Amino acid sequence: MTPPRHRSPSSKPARATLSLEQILATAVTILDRDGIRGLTLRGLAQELGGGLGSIYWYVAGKDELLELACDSLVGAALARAESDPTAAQGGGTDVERAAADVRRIALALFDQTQQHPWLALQLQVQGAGSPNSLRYWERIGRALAAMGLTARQQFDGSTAVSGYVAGVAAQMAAQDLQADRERSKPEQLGEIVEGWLANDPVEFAWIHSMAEEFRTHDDADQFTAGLDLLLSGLVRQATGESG
Amino acid sequence: MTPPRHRSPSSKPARATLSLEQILATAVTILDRDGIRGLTLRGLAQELGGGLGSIYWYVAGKDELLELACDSLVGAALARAESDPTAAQGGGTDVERAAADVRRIALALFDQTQQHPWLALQLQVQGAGSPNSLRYWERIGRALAAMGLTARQQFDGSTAVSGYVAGVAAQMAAQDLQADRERSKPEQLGEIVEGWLANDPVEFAWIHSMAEEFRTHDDADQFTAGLDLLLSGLVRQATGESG
DNA sequence: TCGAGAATAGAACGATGTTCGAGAATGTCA
DNA sequence: TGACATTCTCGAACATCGTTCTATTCTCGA
Repeated sequence: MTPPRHRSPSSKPARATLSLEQILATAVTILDRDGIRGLTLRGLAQELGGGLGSIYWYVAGKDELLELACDSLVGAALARAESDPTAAQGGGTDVERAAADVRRIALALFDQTQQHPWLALQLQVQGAGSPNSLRYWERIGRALAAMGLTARQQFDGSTAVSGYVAGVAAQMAAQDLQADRERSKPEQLGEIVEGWLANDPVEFAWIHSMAEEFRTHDDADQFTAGLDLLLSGLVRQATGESG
Repeated sequence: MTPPRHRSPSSKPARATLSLEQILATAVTILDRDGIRGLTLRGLAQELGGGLGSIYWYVAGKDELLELACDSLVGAALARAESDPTAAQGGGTDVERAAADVRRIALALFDQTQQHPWLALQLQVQGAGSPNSLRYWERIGRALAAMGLTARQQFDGSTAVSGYVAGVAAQMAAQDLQADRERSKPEQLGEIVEGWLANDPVEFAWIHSMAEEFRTHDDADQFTAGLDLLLSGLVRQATGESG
């Protein structure tokens, strides 16, 4: 990865060679391991084997570092959605195909937030300003346009979908984050459920009734179920069915 | 508000009398004005007219302070939803009345995030562990149960709704936050649109086509439109219509 | 060979969250 | 009333972080 460096025979301290890609990759590694708070510029510099000040030559500050790391992962998810084999399938009506497009893109981003627990929250922090976030929004919007929706329906629907994705993903990440890692999935879910059951069983009767449902649930299925609710509403708007 | 205090005639420095409610109220004021980053414990102590260390007697740290402030606002929104005059209306079927319940609660929380721009993001950070967040979730879940949905549908639907609310609210808050205040609403929207139009007009053709739509949009209407998409999907699940 | 720009390095600064112990106010009991 | 414990206040001190600044090293072309 790093270009060959002829180390001087004297005992001068080694000099690191950095690049923006390397910095972002290492930052993502630390973020996945220690979370947003665990990422410090000193820790990053140490992990890179370089000095603290050097990072500022590539990046304006921690905020921009987070933005770029976030944007790179959104871009990767977008590229993965592009090369999805299900993208080539052309069955169904135009509306159904467009809805499947939205579904595929949304799922690709959700998968990325599952692999990087800090990503969803950071997406909310920085908004939709970064280049790949705009591309993501553009692609969802085009699919809604292909469904034949009103301009207003396209606009409202696109923000509804992107808001749902980031919102549910962030919610799940927060839930999974407070659970103890280094533990099996059922154990983690059990921990969280115990926290619920500790509350008043009559005031929180419904939550209590959901305990078993939560123990056997899967984040991806849950996400897809809610997404399909939105999509069915959009499809119905497109096909002009009455309520 | 503060109990009468006989100030000693000598020149001893005045001693402040605090309370948790007062601390939270002042914290919310600062948060509304300066955002989460603008809230510092020193600034809070100064605004309270007290010492820095005193805050730690009432609160374990900044995280808990944020949690409590957040929870108090969720509780206020919930109480407001309870006393909503539309709650007493009993028209329509059971399913329609339950859907209206969900709508009313979701809108109450959304209104609160509009008045406190930092709230939505903080809701995402701390997850659904705080007491009033649980109550909020419980109330949505009960309404979905009243619609006659499956346990799984109740579970998936409740997280879909709560995730949508927090997600869209956080997205809108991030958007409004990066715009310059001290400026009229149309001017702010114009600023944001200009940022979009600065991008490539062919790669981002759809976003360009949404410029006019965005200039004339209203956050509350946009939020309601997406929420109704979700609700219509839930109602259709409850009434057992086929896709 | 030399000089200008690219890139690295780390000390120093200011701000922040948190800890800690001393002290003042308040209430209690003999 | 006086002594004691508890509750509450206060700010110095500490550790850490993001950022700035400047000196230094490396690279490459003239």
